[in-house]
Amino acid sequence: MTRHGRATLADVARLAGVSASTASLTFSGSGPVSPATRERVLAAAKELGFSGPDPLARSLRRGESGVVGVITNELASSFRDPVTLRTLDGLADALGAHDLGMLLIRAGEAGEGADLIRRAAMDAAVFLRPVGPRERVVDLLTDRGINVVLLESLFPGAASIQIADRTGMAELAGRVRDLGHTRVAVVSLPWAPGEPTGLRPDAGPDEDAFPFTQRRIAGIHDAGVVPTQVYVTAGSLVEEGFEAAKVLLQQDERPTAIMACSDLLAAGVLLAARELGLAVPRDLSITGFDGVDLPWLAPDVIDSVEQPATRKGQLGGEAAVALMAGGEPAHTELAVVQRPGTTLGPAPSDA
Amino acid sequence: MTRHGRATLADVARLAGVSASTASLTFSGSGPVSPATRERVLAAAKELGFSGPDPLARSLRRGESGVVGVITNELASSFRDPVTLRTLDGLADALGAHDLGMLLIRAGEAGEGADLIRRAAMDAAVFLRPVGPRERVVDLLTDRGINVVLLESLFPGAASIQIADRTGMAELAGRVRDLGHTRVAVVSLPWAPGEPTGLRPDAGPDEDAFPFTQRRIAGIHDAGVVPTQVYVTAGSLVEEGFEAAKVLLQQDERPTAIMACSDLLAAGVLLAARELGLAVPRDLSITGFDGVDLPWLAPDVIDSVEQPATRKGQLGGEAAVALMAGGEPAHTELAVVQRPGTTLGPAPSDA
DNA sequence: CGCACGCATCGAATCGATTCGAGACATGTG
DNA sequence: CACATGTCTCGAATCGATTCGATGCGTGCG
Repeated sequence: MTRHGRATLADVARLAGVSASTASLTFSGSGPVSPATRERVLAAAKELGFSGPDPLARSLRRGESGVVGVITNELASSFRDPVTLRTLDGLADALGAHDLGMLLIRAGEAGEGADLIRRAAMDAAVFLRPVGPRERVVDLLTDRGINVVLLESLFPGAASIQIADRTGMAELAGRVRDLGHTRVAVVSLPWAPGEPTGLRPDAGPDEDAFPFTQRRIAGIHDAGVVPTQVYVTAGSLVEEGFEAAKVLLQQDERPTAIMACSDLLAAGVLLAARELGLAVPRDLSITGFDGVDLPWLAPDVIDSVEQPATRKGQLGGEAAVALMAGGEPAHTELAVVQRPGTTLGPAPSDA
Repeated sequence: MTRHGRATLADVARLAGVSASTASLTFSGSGPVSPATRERVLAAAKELGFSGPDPLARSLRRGESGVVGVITNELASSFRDPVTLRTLDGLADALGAHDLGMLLIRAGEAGEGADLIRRAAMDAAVFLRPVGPRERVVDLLTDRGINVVLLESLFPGAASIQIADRTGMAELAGRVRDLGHTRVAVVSLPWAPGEPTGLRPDAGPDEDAFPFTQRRIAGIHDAGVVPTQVYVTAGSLVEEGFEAAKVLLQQDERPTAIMACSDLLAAGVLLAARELGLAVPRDLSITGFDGVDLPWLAPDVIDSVEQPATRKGQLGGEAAVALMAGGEPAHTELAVVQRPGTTLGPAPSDA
């Protein structure tokens, strides 16, 4: 179907009685063509049903595909997070402004789905998912001469966009501290590729951990808050927060505050608290991170830190474009803003 | 960067002392190459840092790009729907099995974002969003010789995967009817591109409407249930269902049952009912569609119809592959299953 | 021993455009 | 009128691979 019978630029040129070069100029607009000739070429194109130059041939000649790879995890889980979604939209905006397409690539931390990474045509790649410090996947791309942009991760040789989550978390933890909380538990994002979930005895600095997981916990320490417990989840999902809270809240000395590293996790914590009959924030304070709108939690609003997710995606796209234009990989950090809610209050006096 | 200095297959061949054809055979594996030669070529490739044949050149020669376009709306709104997400994952599975990449294309009903549709390299396109009967976008693709698969829509010349939503809805409406409900309102999916939202006086058959919107409402009629009112929303979102319910429930003769055309809409209706102090299902019965898991609605579970969303995506991918192999566009319909919940009960006796 | 056959390799054509430098022609200037 | 300038068009090389048919060579069979 696709192959047979489709007209080529050469066919059009022949019918219009001009050279292939002139026909090409007519379509690309990158050279002078007299109005009369242009008309003739366009008429010939219409007659042959020629719908523009073949993108593959054009790309080959130009040496660029006009496509940026967007690397994610399993889509259903990855995109369930509103933050990722907003980031993706921002990314699409920025890339769309340059007429660049997005090639969606699912590639896990263990190396699944690397086929496209190895073989697909792209001018740059943007990682929408965290990249572990030990992952080979970034090298796979740079070996191919493909520029890489990381969101919320770091890797030598790759550009990256981060948010100021450490200071944002520190400020938030400062509020928690100032309200008198002393038993503060943390519900963490995934620790590192392949690491188990659940309570983590030693949640100190760890070279192999995802940088943003590290940073958010480091922020808490920065405020002088030492978590009594850290529960590591498998991802930023409501269910995960729910499970974590069930564990953290059903013990003898339960925390007076739970700081979750994302709003979805915090939402899960809140649901668990409700189910256990705990009043929030009287019996338990809860904080999140991201600044996601969760109307269905009404009347509660999570005390959180707002991150510019859309902007992050946009900057990621612009960084990719800059690299393609020959720029050097750069690091960018975006500021965050505290978002007051209804789930953070003074520590219970009897605690 | 990308251009300069990268080794080509010809360079590798030269260094290995073989012809370009042999080098090509070594990488593609589609011809006999002696082990010794293979070794030599691979060694040369390693030495030059050659990471496999250029995908663009390969594609041009082969006449296929290995990419399938996936057309959606605005991503953040499109992917907020869990059904779409599961469909996307199924699609990714099927395409991944054939080593095909997914080019994500945002293209609205009004024709925005058509650049990529017109210019991007792809072997087929799958519409993840509904396609209105009057949209030109499908023609844009078929004119380019690109095969099109529609999910939940119909268009001449395009393959399509549908679910048996009409009969599924009819069965569900049958249950509502048998429980004695006589005042049944409907919260509908978007009507047609550009159509206003809100109460729709005449919600009868309409050529310009989205087919699946039509089908679900037709299903209700099939069961002998005549909706007292139809509220058209802007999309399958919780907020939209909430708004719709606020309107439907704050009138003198309020419905005893609201049939929403998606679970997210139904969730919004349920939240609105709770806020208005209505007991569900004692005062109001609610039904949905899709079979989405909404744990945060606990303890309620929407009475709904389960659709095989993942399977739908898989079949969409397989249909695309079949078309690329020269197959004829076909229509497929998938069965659905009733999912009992807690939100459907007998009509109030005083009604 | 001669012939046919199979395996490994190579040459050359091809996929469909873009682009650079050169040529043809018309116009404007001294 | 000669010459410089500018506008439009063309030819040919190129992007980087794939693939078909041909060739050379060693082996098994009659």
